[in-house]
Amino acid sequence: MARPRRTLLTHERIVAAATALVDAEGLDALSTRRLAAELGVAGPSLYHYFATKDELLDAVANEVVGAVDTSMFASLGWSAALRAWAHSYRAALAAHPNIVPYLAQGPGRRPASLAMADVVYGALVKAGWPPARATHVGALMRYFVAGSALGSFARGFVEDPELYAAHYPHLSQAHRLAGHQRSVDDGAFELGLDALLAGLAATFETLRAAAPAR
Amino acid sequence: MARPRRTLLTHERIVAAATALVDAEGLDALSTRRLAAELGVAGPSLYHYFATKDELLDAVANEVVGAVDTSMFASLGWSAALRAWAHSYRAALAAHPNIVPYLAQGPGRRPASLAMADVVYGALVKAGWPPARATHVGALMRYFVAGSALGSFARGFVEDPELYAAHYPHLSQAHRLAGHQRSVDDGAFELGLDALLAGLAATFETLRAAAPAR
DNA sequence: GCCTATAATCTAGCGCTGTTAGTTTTTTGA
DNA sequence: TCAAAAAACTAACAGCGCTAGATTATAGGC
Repeated sequence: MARPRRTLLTHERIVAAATALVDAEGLDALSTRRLAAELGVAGPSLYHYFATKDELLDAVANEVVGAVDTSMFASLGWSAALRAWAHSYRAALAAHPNIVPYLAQGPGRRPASLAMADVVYGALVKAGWPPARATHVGALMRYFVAGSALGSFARGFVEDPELYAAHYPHLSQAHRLAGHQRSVDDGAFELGLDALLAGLAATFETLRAAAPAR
Repeated sequence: MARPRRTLLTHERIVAAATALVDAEGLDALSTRRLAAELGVAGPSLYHYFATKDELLDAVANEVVGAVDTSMFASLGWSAALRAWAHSYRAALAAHPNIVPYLAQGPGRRPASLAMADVVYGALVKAGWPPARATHVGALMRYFVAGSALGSFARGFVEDPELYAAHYPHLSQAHRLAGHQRSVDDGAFELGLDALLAGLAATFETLRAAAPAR
């Protein structure tokens, strides 16, 4: 049982199995031995394909980010494109919530993150945003989307009303949040996105008025 | 060397040492044995004060969130209060960036998070926001602040221009970001906060016009 | 058609981790 | 004064990421 007649592993198979395991049981469940077992293989065999566990996690994160659609920047105005992109971005993260904490710690050197940043930045500059401001807009959108995908706001609340009544005078209805987690998170995201884009549109107009056209 | 004449540990001392260790060397450096050594004690002694490592981390996170100032909600209008609170909130997280990934995964049952949510929600409702919307506003602010504190946007970029020129046409100047990490992150936060608050003010007016006063 | 080099897996094992069990000694309270 | 509780200890377990070295199948050159 040393070298098999047909190769047992590929990068793709490992990344797919790792993604499935993290999705199903969380980041902590992903150990090299456990993942290897899932693939019908001994633990250290994975090191033939990835130098470290982090490198493997980066590959998983890269695939997740790679699923974000950025094609709208070619056809829509910057504001509409930003809105559609934010939705796609959030959906991609929400599809794999358990790797978000890992992924969100920095765009890192992940090619998919860099490619995304490139498209967004390029489109904003082309639309007339000053380069420095375009960088800020890209960053702030990432803050908002990553923050919203990171942890449900509503999830923290527990169904026991007694717990809140005593110490938190205004949170008397908070136990209801536990049952509406999804709609609270969605509503907050939509409200925030609307506000953000409306505010950016106003900023953009001010900028254009101050230093018109090119 | 069994029970000492004077108690060696307290909750406070442990939390303080854990915070210092995480701040100085990162989340991964915090192991029970390492922390215990720092306190001049054997590893398992910590379990007299905290049932699990997560409980200890929650205590650290709770202290960090407890440092956020919410007093402005008593004196300022909702918009100005939200702005000042966001700054305090971000500063509190930025002071301990290494626990942010842990902290951000949900408000959890941490008393400090619940107290903060209580004040914000109460102030917004009192200012005239409909309760459901007030919840959304609190959530979206958390998304933005946590997202901005989670990982520097600029940190991911590397100082080697060659790396970008080839594959990312618009990122040719991206290597400059590495040198201006702080100002990029600050600029993005301020721009986003301005946009968010301007947008929310417009939403608020619309809401008041539709269902005026009370 | 063999022989060598390389590729893909294995087993064994290191030092670390969070945590439990059970022991020891000191202090506290009746 | 004696028992109970408190606060530390040591020893140990299973699992972790990862390395080293052995093993065996395939591929390429003559």
